[in-house]
Amino acid sequence: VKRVSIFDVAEKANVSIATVSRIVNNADYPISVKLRKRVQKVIEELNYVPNRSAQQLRTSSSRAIGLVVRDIADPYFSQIAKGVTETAMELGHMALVCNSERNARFEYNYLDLLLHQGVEGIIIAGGGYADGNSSVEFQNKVAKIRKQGIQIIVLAPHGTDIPLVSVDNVKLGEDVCSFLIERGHRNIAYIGGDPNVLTDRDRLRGFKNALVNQSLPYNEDYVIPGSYTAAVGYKTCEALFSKKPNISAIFCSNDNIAVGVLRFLHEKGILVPDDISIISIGDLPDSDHSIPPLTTARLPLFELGRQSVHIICGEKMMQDQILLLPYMIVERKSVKTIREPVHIS
Amino acid sequence: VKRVSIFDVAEKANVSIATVSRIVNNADYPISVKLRKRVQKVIEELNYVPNRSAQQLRTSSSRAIGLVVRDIADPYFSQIAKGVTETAMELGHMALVCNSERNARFEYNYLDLLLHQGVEGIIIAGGGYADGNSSVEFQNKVAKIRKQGIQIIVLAPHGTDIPLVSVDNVKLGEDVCSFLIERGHRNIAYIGGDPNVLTDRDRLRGFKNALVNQSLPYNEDYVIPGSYTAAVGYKTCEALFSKKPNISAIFCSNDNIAVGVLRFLHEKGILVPDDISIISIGDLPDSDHSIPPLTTARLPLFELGRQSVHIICGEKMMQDQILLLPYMIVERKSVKTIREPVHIS
DNA sequence: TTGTATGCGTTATCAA
DNA sequence: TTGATAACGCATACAA
Repeated sequence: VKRVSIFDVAEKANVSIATVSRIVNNADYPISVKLRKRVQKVIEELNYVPNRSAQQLRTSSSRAIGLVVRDIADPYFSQIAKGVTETAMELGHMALVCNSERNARFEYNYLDLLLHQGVEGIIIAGGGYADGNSSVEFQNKVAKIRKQGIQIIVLAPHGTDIPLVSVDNVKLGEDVCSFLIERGHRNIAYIGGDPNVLTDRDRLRGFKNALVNQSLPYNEDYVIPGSYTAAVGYKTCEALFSKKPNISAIFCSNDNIAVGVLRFLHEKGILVPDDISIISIGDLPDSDHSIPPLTTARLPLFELGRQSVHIICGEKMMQDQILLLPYMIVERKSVKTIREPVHIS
Repeated sequence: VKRVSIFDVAEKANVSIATVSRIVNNADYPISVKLRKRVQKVIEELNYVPNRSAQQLRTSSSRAIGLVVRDIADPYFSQIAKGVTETAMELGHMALVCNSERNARFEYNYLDLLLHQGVEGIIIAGGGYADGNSSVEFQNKVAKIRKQGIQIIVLAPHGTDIPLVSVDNVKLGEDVCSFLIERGHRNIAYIGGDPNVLTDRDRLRGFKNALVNQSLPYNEDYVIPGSYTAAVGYKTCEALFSKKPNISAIFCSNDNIAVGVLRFLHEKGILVPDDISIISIGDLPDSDHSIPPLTTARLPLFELGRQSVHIICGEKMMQDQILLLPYMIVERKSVKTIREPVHIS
């Protein structure tokens, strides 16, 4: 099955390939109407489709951008992927999506792969790890890629000067915690994600800040790390309750965790929000359908992806290598307002 | 920023480009060890990465495959995407993912785009529509693409002879309904997805089959179409209950719908499974964390994506243009076994 | 308004 | 073992 090339079209239409090229590319070149018609007809008949590789080679523009996510099946990342893929298409680009399976090693490999594909930019959705070892390797790789003139944007902090499009996670943690405090909660537990991921550290820092700002007790016993899944959220909540905590609310570091927490509490017959209030971060697509509907901070996930693509495609400039997008707390039914603050026994 | 080419390497290493090419491609070509070492060192130093476009042009193999999904943020599709992207990488290919936003028009456009990208195959995740109009246009486009020698695989029926990797939806509908019947349920409602999508028609047909096979009543009043989202599932359930139905169970055509149904019932104080049993199809990642955990048929979503990629990459043959994968019903807590069958009033 | 010819970076064929 | 060179399909500078 030999593919039809621009020569075939030119021959059959009795014109030069230059003319054909001008016509398919809609170049603002003066071409007589009837010639254009004739050539277009031949293109139709022959089912001619320009060869992308040749075009790319000639123009050295791949019109492709890479996206590296940790787990495309996690709504957090799939929401980002949606923003990236849709916007890329809109701007005439293709998105190559890579799933690292939360494996740092794979993430590096994908970076090389993407580089080899000649993408014009790479968006890395996952946040950086705190352990210095992997982060050095990561930074070297990134530096090397950027030196080749291809852009890299991260969607969560990596502790370096890589261009960042994200949300202020420290402030976010603070705001979410303050939301609880304002509603009368004084004894609040924190169920976190991977404590080794910078994003989670920031959120926890914010949580702590809000507490000390209000001179409220920060009880380390009630701060439990875990990971960003419902299954672990369930387990972590179990661990928390094994301590018989004196709390009126739990701050979950993301919605997945909250889902697990909600299930645990339900099974134990603990009512939300009557007995315990739950708040989290994310506002994933199904979070308004949980039982009860979750009060959570809506992350601009789609927009994060969208803006990054705009930047890579040169439609938007970035100042100071950093762009922080706004978020908002969506109040639903999982947080109760307490009139009389509960005191530690 | 000029990219370094094979010439730069050849020059600096004092060899011909042919030699460099052989070395980077690991061709089983006899090359003296020290020469290979020297060249590899230069490659390192120069950060040389072969130009994909040139390689593709020369070898006319894009090593790219396209994936068209309706909504990458829907766990159904993101699960498939996971199977596709991971497997593609494994087999040395890139996955180009396109999000059609459930718009048939966009779906066609993406097909063209993918064709233009020179992909080696296209996987279309969404099922076909029953309305003849769009389906004719779709079939023409597909035929045209296949004529160019590029493979297309659909992951849900389209009512035509396009290679299909899927699940037997009629049998699935039957099995799920039978599961309920075996547990004593006699009056069962069906809350469907888009009735215009072939997949949903098949499931409904299976539902009906199971009922008539057991000489049970098929009550059209209790069969309500909707769409594959939690929000619509909620609404549809509301519509169902406005009829004060005499039922002991609801068959939801997918997990998203079930999530909405669960929330509606919870709000109305109707207990699951004590008052009403719920079963559905999908077993999406969070379905074991719903309240109560959902009894549902596990679709081999990841595997659907995985197998399709294997076929496209020529690692696996397909017989009769159709490959049906197994599923299984995962029993959790949303279905109650009724000892004494309920009778219609 | 149209055509000719060059080069993009590779791989692969042939020659040395 | 290694090197020279043609061809892949296209866009474009230049010529007509």
